[in-house]
Amino acid sequence: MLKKTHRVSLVEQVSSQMEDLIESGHWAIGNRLPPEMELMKTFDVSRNTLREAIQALVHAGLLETKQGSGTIVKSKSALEAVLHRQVEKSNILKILEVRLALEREAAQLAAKRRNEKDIKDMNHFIGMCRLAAQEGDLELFLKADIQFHQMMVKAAHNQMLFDLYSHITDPLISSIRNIMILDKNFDYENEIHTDLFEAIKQKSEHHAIRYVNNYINEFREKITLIQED
Amino acid sequence: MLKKTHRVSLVEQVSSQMEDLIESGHWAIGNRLPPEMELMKTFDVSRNTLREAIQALVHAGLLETKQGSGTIVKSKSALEAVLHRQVEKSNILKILEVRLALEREAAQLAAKRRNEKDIKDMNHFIGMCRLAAQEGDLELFLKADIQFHQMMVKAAHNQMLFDLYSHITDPLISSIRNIMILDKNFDYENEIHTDLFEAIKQKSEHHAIRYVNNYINEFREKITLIQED
DNA sequence: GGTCATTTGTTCGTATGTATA
DNA sequence: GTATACATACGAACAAATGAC
Repeated sequence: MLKKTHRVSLVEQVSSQMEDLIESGHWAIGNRLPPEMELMKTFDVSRNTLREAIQALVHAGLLETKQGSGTIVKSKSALEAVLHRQVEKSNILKILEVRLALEREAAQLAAKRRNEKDIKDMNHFIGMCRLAAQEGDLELFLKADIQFHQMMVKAAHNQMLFDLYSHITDPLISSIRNIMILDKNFDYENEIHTDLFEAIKQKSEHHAIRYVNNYINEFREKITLIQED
Repeated sequence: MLKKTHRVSLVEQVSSQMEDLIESGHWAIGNRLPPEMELMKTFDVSRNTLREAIQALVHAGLLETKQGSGTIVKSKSALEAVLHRQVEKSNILKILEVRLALEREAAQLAAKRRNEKDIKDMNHFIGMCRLAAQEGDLELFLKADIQFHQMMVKAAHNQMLFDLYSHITDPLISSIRNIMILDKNFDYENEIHTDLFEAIKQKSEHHAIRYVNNYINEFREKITLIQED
């Protein structure tokens, strides 16, 4: 008899429905939402209620409204939006430290849990790295390198680790690019993580950790050198 | 001529002001906000505008409204709220993995950056651990142990690392307690991280990492043993 | 148990600013 | 420049839940 669901406010009902539409990709990032008049009919609520729901998602970072233009989808999840803001107001080097922390753990877990599909995916991006290295295409190399790391974290089979890593990495990409470009001694061959890949493939946690530790320390030195400029 | 920054909506202005009041502790967690009529006068906006601002913070997880009763502060920051939700819908063991990832990085950074106050704080909780061990007080021991780890992460001097660690640890405490209680071979002396503390005190990154790796592996074994029950 | 003031929930109406065609 | 569509903001009214007396 007592319906607890009835005690959820209309605004909450509408905003969580909209959140689902965004998270499911039905309203994709960059797309414009239908006008308010239409949404009022869709959700069967008044203008103010609808607006409160929209504003809630705007504040959460999922939507962005522009007066006279419309409402567009800006971000896919609350976690992504929150971390994006957090990254923006923090020191880039400190964020990189967090990213490396997650990466190190991921390498160990990946060596333990990777399946055949993980190996295939990682191998694909290693190949792209090699191709980019041969052609000296830095942009392509960075793109493939980042996706390789992404796949490695995915191979750790820990959703939260993957979410945190992804949402921290995205807003860092331009910074990583700058670090790489400013590196005078940039050596493509040395940057291809073939050994790390092999260690994970052979399920050798020990070698994976050792390799990722070396890689991280090199990266740290690179950062501090650039910071001193 | 026209300042583009001036085009921040009233709702945004009000909600960010309220967010500041919450984050600064002026509106503490659990406290009730002044009624809408009062807040309307405080911020000098209409009811609809105020309510949109409140709903935004409700959706972000900072506030909770109850019809007929009032609005209370539920969480201190958006990051805390979103991580809390994330932790709730995830596997506890997977969350522990993320926590350990952050802890490992923190140990290394703490050995590099700790100052005298950090040492003092950590020493205080190490002392509490010893006291609790002597008296066989498991509750006190866990409390002190968690605070010791918290201080170690703080000594890493990376705000985002600390925030992530804290907000992940809080909802995990009861789980950690259960793990410890279920451990038949629980040995107080062995659980006091004196060696880790000494390594950080001596600024020996190498020893700090080695110790924390051992500690983490032991903790992992403990978890898998219990999981098999 | 009931009444009543308080507080939030929901809706409607109106006016004005702003971007796009 | 005008018309249109949309966003912003305010005010007023009633409904529903809560808590105190």
